[in-house]
Amino acid sequence: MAVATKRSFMLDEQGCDVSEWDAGNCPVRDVIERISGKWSTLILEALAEKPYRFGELRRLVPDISQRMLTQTLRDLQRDGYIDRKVFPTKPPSVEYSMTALGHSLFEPLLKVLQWAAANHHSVKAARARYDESDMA
Amino acid sequence: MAVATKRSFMLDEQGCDVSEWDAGNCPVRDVIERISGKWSTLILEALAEKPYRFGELRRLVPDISQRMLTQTLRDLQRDGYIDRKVFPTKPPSVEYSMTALGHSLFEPLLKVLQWAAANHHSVKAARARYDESDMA
DNA sequence: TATCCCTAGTCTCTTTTTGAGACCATAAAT
DNA sequence: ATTTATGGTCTCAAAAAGAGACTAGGGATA
Repeated sequence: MAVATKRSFMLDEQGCDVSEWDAGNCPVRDVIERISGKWSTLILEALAEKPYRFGELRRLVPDISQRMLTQTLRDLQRDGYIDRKVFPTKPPSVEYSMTALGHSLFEPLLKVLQWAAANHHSVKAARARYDESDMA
Repeated sequence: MAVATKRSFMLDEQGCDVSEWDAGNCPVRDVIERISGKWSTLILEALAEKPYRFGELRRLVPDISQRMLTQTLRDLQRDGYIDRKVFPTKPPSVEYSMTALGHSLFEPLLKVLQWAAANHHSVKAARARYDESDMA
């Protein structure tokens, strides 16, 4: 990485200047706070593959509550990452699919997920070290 | 992206098989849940630039509470992303710095932050569309 | 000298968020 | 007649986060 010369070192001028990191005026925070929930990446990871229906997602992520699944899907839809289509069957079924914006976000996001998969052992090791030291 | 043929389509076999997404056995979730907090990326972004002391970080992220700053720093330290060094001055000062593992994580993470900076307008637009439609 | 501020936190109290589970209508299958 | 499935909403309890007081010891200020 290049040497940092100014505060907002790695983001362009639209980015988040460290000296003005208040919630309101930071675009990065505005975007990140939505996708950094406990469930968001999980849902995005699923829908990046193919569209799913509500119940399918629920079964895919067994330990999410219906309440949080609903809310997470709403939030992701509101920010434009996923689409919600209702089919007027009886009972009506609902299909969630990833938008172009969602796929575009998922590209860099996938890199992080891959990093997580590749470096899980290092993190576990660090955790074990921490817990066995007197820091714990 | 290549066509997905199996469930854990984009992660290697150490990754997170969608059919076994329970919290316990998914390495990706284990790693992601830590760095996906409201404050984690903010702190990582700061420390990626250079080491900072507790009070400096607090001033950098004005709306974090001391309580959450302490906790976030502890979590990041436990997972091996940052180092905590105490200087026995009076009063003692504490410096937080990013480890090699932290920098390695920050590389893909930066891509996401850059995406956020670049696409903030699209997200805002999507939000406005959603809020003005009858979905809200 | 009395007061205040600085350091990096912790402790308590309140508010917000999340989780668990019941409940909804409708229609088909058992 | 009861169960199953659809995609949710509603309520209540539990967990997490936010606000602010408090700590100690030394330096600066009044």
